[in-house]
Amino acid sequence: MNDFYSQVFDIVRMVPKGRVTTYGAIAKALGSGKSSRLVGIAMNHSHQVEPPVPAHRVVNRNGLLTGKHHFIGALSMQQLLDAEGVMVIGDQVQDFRSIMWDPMVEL
DNA sequence: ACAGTGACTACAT
DNA sequence: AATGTAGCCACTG
Repeated sequence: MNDFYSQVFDIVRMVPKGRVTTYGAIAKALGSGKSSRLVGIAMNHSHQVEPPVPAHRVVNRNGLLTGKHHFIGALSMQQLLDAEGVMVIGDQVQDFRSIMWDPMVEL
């Protein structure tokens, strides 16, 4: 797949460890700021692509782990984030505003 | 080719 | 402040 999905995957793979980004930010970076849903759908396919995509670093604009149920893996999405230094309580990323990584700004 | 769908957001009640 | 509704666009059957 070399289209929208791949673009999303590439950006997500660029997210630095210990930081997170949002669907909207990625969508905007791709040019279609209103395709945030597509980003989510792309992530849904991310488990079957190579190399793997750190989908756990992508949350909604509130820093909420909305996709934790779709996440496939032995460890929970929250556990993975915590292991990278991101504090997560419940489904909410703590200090989300500080660790938010915006591809538009950072690139 | 058409309609349904979704890991989202923004606006309106 | 908290729900509800409505755009949004690429992908799939």
